[in-house]
Amino acid sequence: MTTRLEQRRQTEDRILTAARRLFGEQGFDRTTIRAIATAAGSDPGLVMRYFGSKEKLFAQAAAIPADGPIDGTPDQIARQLTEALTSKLADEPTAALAALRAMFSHPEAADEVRTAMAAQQRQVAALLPGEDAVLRSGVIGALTLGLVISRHLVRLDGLDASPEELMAVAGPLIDELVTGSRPIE
Amino acid sequence: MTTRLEQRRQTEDRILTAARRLFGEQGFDRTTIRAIATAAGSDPGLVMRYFGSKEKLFAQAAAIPADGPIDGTPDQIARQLTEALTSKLADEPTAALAALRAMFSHPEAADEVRTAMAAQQRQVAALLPGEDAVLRSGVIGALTLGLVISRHLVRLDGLDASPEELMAVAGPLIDELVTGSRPIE
DNA sequence: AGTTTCGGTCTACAAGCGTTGACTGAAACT
DNA sequence: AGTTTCAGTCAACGCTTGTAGACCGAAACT
Repeated sequence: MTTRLEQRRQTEDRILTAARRLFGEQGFDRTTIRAIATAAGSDPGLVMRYFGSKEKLFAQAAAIPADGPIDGTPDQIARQLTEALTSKLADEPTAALAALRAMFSHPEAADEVRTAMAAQQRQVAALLPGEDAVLRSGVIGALTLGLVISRHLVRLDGLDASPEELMAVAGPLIDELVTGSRPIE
Repeated sequence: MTTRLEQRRQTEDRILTAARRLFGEQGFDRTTIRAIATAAGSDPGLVMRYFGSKEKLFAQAAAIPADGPIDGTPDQIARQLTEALTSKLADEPTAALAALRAMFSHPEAADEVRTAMAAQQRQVAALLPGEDAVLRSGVIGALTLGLVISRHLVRLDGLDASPEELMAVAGPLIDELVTGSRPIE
């Protein structure tokens, strides 16, 4: 037996799940309210009534969960960054993927991603030694973005290895960016 | 005095330039034939007659110019990759930017980019030492993609430095990926 | 000079979109 | 039992889009 409140939550949940998947697969513009409703076994009118507009539905579906705070010595920072990146390479965070894919054609999604990344970059930059801390934390962000996009969105050749294999190559790069050390010639 | 052939070429050129700019700024779906025509001081019907369809116009506007071949010793490879990346960070290659922005919502554009990158990755992987050459060349691709996207498309914080400053940080990473050396502890 | 070609403009159409509002039936309340 | 609420359905709207085709006028040819 299902109460009305349960029913409503279940339907909202099915819609949100379908929206995340479709936004993540096709981006904002190519995903239609009609397609979301169909995928959720529901109806376009209902989607509108529950979420107000396509824009608001997207905002709810593509909210990026914040990473934990970054803190400690450079060594600890490097480990935290590595762990965060590993988990992003491991599973496919559908909400973040929707935001990532949409950011290139949807300015609001771009703001969402930029804000989420800027927060982490500021934390890191404040703790790093050296004059070019801001620049280095920016490159860390670019490397992170590049790896996640290349693996999940573009499916670049050679990036389909296990997260551990990937991090065996990318981990030292992060260490180097954090500590500012130079590679052996 | 302008002959008809000149006139036609000029018009086609204005359309193509406007198309590149708009596709690069807004992506494929949000750029309309009407907007391109207006920006080029022309007419939607003409755009269709000259280029056949929006799809074909995009294919012409977003064709990625191939990089030069990569060859030589690991040291030489690193230098060639660094130079290629520097130039991509310096100016804004509007055609490639259009393809890059569109690739996230337009599967054909994604193929275009993936193909262009795979070609370079294969060249690099074949010349690198070590078992994980394919993986390392993939990470080089991801780093390149991440830097270009972060700078030109996302405008990430801290990435608005000069290409030289950026490469002072990113260059050693490429060296490390190419040579397989480990950073100093 | 007369005819053909063709660059350019304008109008129209069919399809797909987000969104709205009326309607139905069953659960929830009094 | 009677009334209210609300999840779900359906049909329609206004708008924008890519695209097609008719039309005009000047350059190019004979």
